[in-house]
Amino acid sequence: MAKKHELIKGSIDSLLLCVIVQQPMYGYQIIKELERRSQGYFKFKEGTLYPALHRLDKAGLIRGEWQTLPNGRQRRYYYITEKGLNILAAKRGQWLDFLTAMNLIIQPASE
Amino acid sequence: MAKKHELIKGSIDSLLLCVIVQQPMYGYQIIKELERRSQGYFKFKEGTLYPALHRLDKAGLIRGEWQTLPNGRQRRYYYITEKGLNILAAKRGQWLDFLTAMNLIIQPASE
DNA sequence: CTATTGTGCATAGTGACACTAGGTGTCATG
DNA sequence: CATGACACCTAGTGTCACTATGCACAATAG
Repeated sequence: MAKKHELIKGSIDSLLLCVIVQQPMYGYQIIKELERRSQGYFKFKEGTLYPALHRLDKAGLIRGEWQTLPNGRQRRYYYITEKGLNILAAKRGQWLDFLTAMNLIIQPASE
Repeated sequence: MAKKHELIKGSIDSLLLCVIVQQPMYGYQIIKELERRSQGYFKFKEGTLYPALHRLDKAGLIRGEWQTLPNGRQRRYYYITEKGLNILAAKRGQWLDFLTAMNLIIQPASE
């Protein structure tokens, strides 16, 4: 039960690219940003986010760079790549297609 | 590659309930109906559909009944149950919530 | 001074689930 | 007689989000 979020599968990549494309971000910040912008709907845990970031990094869609803060701490900022931009555009299109198809089926028969 | 359909995960149950609620259907027909109504977007294979139907049946959301055609062939028609109706309503709500959240993130920053 | 909470990164294990690939059998068409 | 449509089914596989856990440091609370 309580598996309301099965829909999310397959959308995380797009979500991550969407926030990183606006400005480079580090993991923890991404979680907060997604929660903020979705008005609390998306609350990813680290165990979900970091593997996803690594996957995108490995795929060449984003690039992670360690940065040292003035206090000596380390953060890993992720930047979107050219390839990532292309994929993001494609994913936006896929999302629209999917959305359209879903709405054709799921909307209550309104006749 | 060619995994454009990762988004579909978690939506199949809703799709099946959506078509069965309008009229009882059998598996093969459901595939065709979903393809027709989505204008070709959803093309489920039997290996995807039948396990999903069995799952919904087991969960009590639909009920399958064998019917014998005049020519002696057998079809299994699925009917939605009371429980299925409730779940369908809930799933429609979840879909709207998800849709809203996704759009908040994914739409191009249009300011 | 210690405990908790927040920040920040990471991995291992699990379970759900759609997909591929295959199997059975009938019927109509070429 | 072979192909494709019809109609059902299952086993195996891979992906992926989630839970749980760990490390490390800072700030605040008690």
